[in-house]
Amino acid sequence: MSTEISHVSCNNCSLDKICFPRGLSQDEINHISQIIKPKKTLQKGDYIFRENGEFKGVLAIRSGSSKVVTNDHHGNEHILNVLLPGELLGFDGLSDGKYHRSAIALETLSFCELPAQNMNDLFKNVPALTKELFRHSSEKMNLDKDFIILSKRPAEEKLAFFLISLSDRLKKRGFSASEFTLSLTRQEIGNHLGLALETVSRLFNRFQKDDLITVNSKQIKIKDISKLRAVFTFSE
Amino acid sequence: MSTEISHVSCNNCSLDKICFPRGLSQDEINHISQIIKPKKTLQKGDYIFRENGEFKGVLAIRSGSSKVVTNDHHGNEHILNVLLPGELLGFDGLSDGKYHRSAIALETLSFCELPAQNMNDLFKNVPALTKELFRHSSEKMNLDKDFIILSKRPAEEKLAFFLISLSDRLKKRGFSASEFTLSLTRQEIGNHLGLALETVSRLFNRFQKDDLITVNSKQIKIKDISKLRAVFTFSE
DNA sequence: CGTATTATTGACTCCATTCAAAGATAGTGG
DNA sequence: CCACTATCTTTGAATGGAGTCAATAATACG
Repeated sequence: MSTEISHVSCNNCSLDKICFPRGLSQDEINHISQIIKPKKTLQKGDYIFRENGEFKGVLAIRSGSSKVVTNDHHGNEHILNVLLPGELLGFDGLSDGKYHRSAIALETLSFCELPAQNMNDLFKNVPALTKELFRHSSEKMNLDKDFIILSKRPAEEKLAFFLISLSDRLKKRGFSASEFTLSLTRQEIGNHLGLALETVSRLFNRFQKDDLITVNSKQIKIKDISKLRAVFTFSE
Repeated sequence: MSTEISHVSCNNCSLDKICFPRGLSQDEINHISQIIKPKKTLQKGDYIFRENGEFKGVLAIRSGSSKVVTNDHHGNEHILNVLLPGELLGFDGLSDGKYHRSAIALETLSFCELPAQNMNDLFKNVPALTKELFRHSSEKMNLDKDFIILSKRPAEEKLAFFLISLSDRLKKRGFSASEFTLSLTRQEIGNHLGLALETVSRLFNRFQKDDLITVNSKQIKIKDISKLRAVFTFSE
């Protein structure tokens, strides 16, 4: 009893349908709950893990959000992803025992850890988890695929996609789909999408004029989500 | 004895260091050799699998090369990848039981298959394979990462990277690193890199004038690989 | 051998970047 | 709590890299 309290229990976590426990039986959830490390809390700007740092395990955001970044050989930072509660990160470390990206808290953040040293045991004893981890990993590849396609599209589609993606994912987590606060600067959004920060600013303006959204610095309100969605769905 | 002959044996396959058997013990290789399906041979243009088609398993190119493509919602084809012998494909199907890309032979091609229906058994009985599959999967993510970074770089870097990547991978497989035949048209190279076919043509020309390569239609000869590598390594 | 596909080359256009300067916001210390 | 400073955002003007259009040339294919 008392030992259980010191652990995060996936059982009473609201993210159980999307996070580690997804697709597992009750027994299996109990099993991994014993292994998943208690959440840690970080402040804005803190690193969850660092590129080239030792692979400690696969992680899950519990609250807050994170940016996943990498440095190219010119020293430029590239924001590869923004992660919301329930989303997993660190799969890239399974290749050779070190992380290939850094993950940085965008605001106060807590997370859970499936430690690397228990991984082999879990593969053996919780086969459903293996399957689910492959599923998560495969889903990530499919998101990257969409992002690669997006990289060839014009600026307005990139930004529309970014907003819609955030909206959809926030909704799935019980947040408002139409009103949210960006935790990235224009600079960071531009970096992520392969745009200049000025282009991001101009597009926010245009979207606002076209009555798609309302922008108040980092506060975004989506006024017409189907029209916004149409920006990247129906443009030539 | 006679049953073994009908199987592909990974034991006498020259790709054993990079393909499915990588990182496995002799026993484990024998085990998976019994399960991996005999290679099939396809002709140029044939599909290895189709987007949205049922996930049959993870595959490995045995000989020849393949392009991996996907269609966006405008019906445009995007070439995501070119695969060489020993490279695995189909991981994207682990997410929900169907492939999310198509794979098409670029010339006469043969391949091996790790069937989906044996996957769960293998996860249980050949734990090292699970680990290796995660490793492959993670490596693919890291390649996608590089490609996403590349997508923000200028045209000359994209093309230089494409040639260097091919050269490196061909070398690893025992082919010439400096002379090879492109199995893609200018159109297809452009599609893959997010460039117009005319841009690809012009750049081949420029690289040739700069004495980096020699181009004869699809025949490429790299004259100065370090200078070519410098195009994407040292450009601002 | 003739036809279709693929590649080259030039001229023009345009989307997004860069440069620049001013304005807004947030964070910090007195 | 306000002043000061750093960071972030907006907006305009000019530039440029790569795309599009178009016409010709080369190659592959039936």
